[in-house]
Amino acid sequence: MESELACPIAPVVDLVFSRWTTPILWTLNQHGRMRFVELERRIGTITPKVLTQRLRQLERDGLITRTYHPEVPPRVEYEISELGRSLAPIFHNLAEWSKRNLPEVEKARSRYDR
Amino acid sequence: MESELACPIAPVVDLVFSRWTTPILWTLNQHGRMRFVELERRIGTITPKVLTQRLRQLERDGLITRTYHPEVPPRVEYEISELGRSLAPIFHNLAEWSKRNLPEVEKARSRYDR
DNA sequence: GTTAGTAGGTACCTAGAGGAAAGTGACTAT
DNA sequence: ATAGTCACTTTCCTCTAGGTACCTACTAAC
Repeated sequence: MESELACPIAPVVDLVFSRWTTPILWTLNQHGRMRFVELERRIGTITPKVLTQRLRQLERDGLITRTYHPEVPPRVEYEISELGRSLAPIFHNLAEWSKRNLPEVEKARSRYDR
Repeated sequence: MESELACPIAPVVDLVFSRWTTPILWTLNQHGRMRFVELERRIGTITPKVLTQRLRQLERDGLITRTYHPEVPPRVEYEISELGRSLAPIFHNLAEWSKRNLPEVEKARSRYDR
C-alpha cells in the first residue's frame, strides 16, 4: 500500500489497531494469561470464528503466545508476549489522551452539527 | 459497540486509526497547512471521494480545521488543530516502536510460517 | 472555443470483512 | 444414552466501506 509512503506508522497501525486486535491485546495485557472462552466472554460481541482469526494473526506477528494443553476438554491459553507487552506504554498514552481529550472531541462534534 | 466495554481505548482508536485517517493526520502534522490536491498527491492512492469523507470526519471531530477561500479556482486549506497536534507524541511513540520492533515482527512471522 | 485547474459531488458497483448458525472430536459426568 | 465442555472449523450470507467513473461551476490562458 502506498499510504506507507506518506506515513511510516501505517504498518504498526495495521498490526495493532485493526479491527478486534486492540481489545484482544488490551485484555490480555490487562488481565494476563487467559483461555479462549474467557477472552470471548470478556470481549462480549466477537464471534469464535473472528476471534480465532485474530488470535492466529497476533500469534504469527509474535504479539501473543498460544499454549495448547492436550486434555479433555482441550485447554488453550493465550498470553501477551514480551513484544506485545512493549506496547503497554502506547496503550497507556492512548488512555490518557482519551481521558483528557475525548470530551473536546464531543464538543467539537456538537459545534459542527449545529 | 460493546468492545468498548473490554477496551477503554476503542473510541480513540476509531477516531485516529481508522482507514486513511492516520496518513492524513500524519501528513498534516508533518508538513503543516496544505491544500486538497497536495494532500491527495502526498498520500498517493486515496481517491478524492474518500479523502473528502475523511477530511469532513476529522473536521467534525475537531482534529483538523478547514479554511475555504472563495477565489477562482477555489482554494481550500487544511491544517491540523491544536487538539490534533496533541496526538503528536503518540505518533512519535508509534514511530519509535516501529523502528525498534518491526524487525522482531518480521522474524516472528517467518518463524511461524516455517 | 477548448483546455486546464480546483474542490469537490453523485451514481453505481464490487470485494471482502465480518456475522450467524451449525458441526466436530474426544472425553466426562449423570 | 444423552448432554455438556472446549476450541475451534465450515458454510452461508449480509452489508458497507471504498473504488471507478463521470459531472459541476467558474475563470484564465492559449
